Amino acid sequence: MLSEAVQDYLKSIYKLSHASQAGEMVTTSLIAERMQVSAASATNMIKKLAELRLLDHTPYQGVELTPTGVKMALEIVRHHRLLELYLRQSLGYDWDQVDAEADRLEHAISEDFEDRIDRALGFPTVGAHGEPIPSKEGDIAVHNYRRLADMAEGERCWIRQVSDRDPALLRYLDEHGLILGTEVEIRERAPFRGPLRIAIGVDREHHLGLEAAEQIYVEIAAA
Amino acid sequence: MLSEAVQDYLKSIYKLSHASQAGEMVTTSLIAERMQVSAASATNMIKKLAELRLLDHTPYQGVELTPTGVKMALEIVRHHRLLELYLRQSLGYDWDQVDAEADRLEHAISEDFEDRIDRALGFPTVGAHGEPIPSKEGDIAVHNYRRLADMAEGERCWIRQVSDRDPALLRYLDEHGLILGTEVEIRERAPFRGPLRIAIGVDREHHLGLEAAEQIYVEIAAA
DNA sequence: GAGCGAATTTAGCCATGACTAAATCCAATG
DNA sequence: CATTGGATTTAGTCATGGCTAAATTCGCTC
Ligand SMILES: [Mn+2]
Ligand SMILES: [Mn+2]
Ligand SMILES: [Mn+2]
Ligand SMILES: [Mn+2]
Repeated sequence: MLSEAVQDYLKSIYKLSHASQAGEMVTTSLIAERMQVSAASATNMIKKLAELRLLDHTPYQGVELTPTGVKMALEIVRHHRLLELYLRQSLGYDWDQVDAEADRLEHAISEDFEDRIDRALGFPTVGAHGEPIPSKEGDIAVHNYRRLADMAEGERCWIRQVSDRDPALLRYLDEHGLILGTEVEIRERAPFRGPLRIAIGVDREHHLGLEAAEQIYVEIAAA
Repeated sequence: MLSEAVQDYLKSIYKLSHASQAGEMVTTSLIAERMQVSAASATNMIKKLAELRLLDHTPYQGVELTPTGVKMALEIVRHHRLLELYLRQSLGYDWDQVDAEADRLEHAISEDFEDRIDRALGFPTVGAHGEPIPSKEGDIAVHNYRRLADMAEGERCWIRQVSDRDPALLRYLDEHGLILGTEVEIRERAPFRGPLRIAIGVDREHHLGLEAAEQIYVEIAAA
């Protein structure tokens, strides 16, 4: 069994590798920042993970998960996303509260527990914030969503996924009706990285900062 | 926050102190055996817990939880028993499977999670094996049950609580209908610590070993 | 009251995963 | 191509919670 710390590093590295460009290596400092530890601590753990053959480490360059490492990471991601959804659906959590709880539970549940909540949820493929849920076999769907922040004036789209990193942002989005499935139209893009004026659903309008819009992933509505 | 190890020691010491005679101290070797560690490791932890004012340690004699220690122990016990019940009621676990899962989850859930499953279960006062569930304030009911093993021939009783220590025993009891609420009559006590011949419910009879009967707690039916 | 044996504690060690401070590397700049 | 500053690694330390082996204590028996 992998320790809780190892599991959390793998999960973070997996996510970082998918946030960066394909082929790019994940750097020590990125890992350290994400894990909230010093760079020296990150280096320590990287050496251990390399020893365990969970990643390849090119000193001074960065790391890349091995197939085994990816598999282990996806196992944790699956636990996390199933748990988030379960907390939301079965225990009435708000979507900004589920991440913290799942971050701890993901290491504590058994495979049996995983299977039971999977069944209770009807074998979902998408999580509480729209992220794909890896299958038990380690496959994960690739969604080609675009960032709301990158949409052009006049375009319409549906919100399909939202970053779960910041609870405050999630509450803010919730208050303004910016939830999964909501239709959004870009009315106006202010210059100098200014806010987007958007139509939310049928009759709401909002000026949304670019910072927030970068955390929202959308599917473009057929023109 | 107390570490997982500290929490588990407190829980074990609490249970051991209630299994022994009132006023008796809990010994190092008992703790070591229950925690599956060496006696030296137990001594180490005892010194740390004494330092934390969670118990009083009389060297070479034993330990006794302080009021704070009891409070902390009951907090974990509450988590454990609520979780066991929730796993059983909401996720369909068998009663021999819940203990292991709860042993890990009990350290990972938040107070919010605790409150939510408490509500979902209708604020139960009795756990999956009949144990009293401590209140959020740290009160716990005292049940004056007797061991089935100590009943006399001819006496009738209801099964009210069962030890959750041994999953195999729980499966065995389940197979023979020896579950919570079942009425049992002692037909015959074999000599030399031999088995009890008992009537289970209306029309079942069984020869139950004393070892098993010692793990079953009953309420005597009015004669 | 001496001695014995079991329980307990002490001493010393190890793995894990943090940290700070110092050394080292490397890419960019002049 | 030498310099330099930021990123990375190394070195050394600490806390936690295990372990074994050795020393110590205590209750019991002779
Ligand atoms: Mn985590
Ligand atoms: Mn799993
Ligand atoms: Mn536990
Ligand atoms: Mn609690």
